Amino acid sequence: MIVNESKNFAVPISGPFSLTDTLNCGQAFRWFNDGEYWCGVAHSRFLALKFENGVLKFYNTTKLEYEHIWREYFDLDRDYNIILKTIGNNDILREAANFAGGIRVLRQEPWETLCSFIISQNNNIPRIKKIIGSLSETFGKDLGDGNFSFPSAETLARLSIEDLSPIRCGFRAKYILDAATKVASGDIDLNLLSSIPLDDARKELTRIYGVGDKVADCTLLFGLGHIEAFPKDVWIKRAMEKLFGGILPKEAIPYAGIVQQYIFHYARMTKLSL
DNA sequence: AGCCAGGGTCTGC
DNA sequence: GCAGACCATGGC
Repeated sequence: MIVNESKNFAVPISGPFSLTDTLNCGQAFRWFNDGEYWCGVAHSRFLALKFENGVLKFYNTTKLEYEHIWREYFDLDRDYNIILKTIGNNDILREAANFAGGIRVLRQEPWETLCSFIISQNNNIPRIKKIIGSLSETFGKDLGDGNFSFPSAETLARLSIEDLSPIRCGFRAKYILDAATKVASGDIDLNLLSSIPLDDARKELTRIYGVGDKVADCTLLFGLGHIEAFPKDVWIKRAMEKLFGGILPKEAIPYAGIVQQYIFHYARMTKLSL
């Protein structure tokens, strides 16, 4: 991977922060570590990152792009210290946060998030990454540096099931096409969903064939800024039952989505002997 | 070989 | 409303 060392912008981070956990905790699927940098494509741009000595360094970008794109993408304006302090009143949440408190819940592009979590269903993370990479290389825009953007809804809406067969996404192909059609036509306006109540936004997303509550909530949490969304996958269901008897502690409710991510990562890393 | 993976739909009670 | 079959694919 070609990283332009001279073109960079650095930002100090206060409080717990882990680039590895943030990019590797199953909320985003296009990031990888090349041994020196964290690399990935978002917003049709190749970005490389490093975190050392409390400073987050962005390569292949500018201060202007940082201000307009990456600052929001990495959720750097939110005070996570307050969240960690609040949930720390609960012993179990504090333990989960000791494990996963370096995670930032990303704010990814809505269409990419929706499409990615459609692909995630009944699937495992390595294969989700593989399919999304293949989808991007096959139908995304060539950025000229060996990287590809995530294909737009408009691009995918023009395809057929057979066109999608090379990416090996199985039964999910028809779901992708229905989502692409509804988004590209304007039938569903993703950006609008960030500003309406969670329940209304979820109802709108589940109009898409193949999108249920879990995929909708992942889209709302990781792509549309609804940090009160609480996606329930198999890991979370088991962990919630074991840790809290199925009921989220009240301290966590305002930031349910962020806490969900802590619990997810904690459960997976410790395997929780479920 | 069989089970599972950041699920959802459809059918039958 | 809820249980169960079924859906493609690949790693273990």
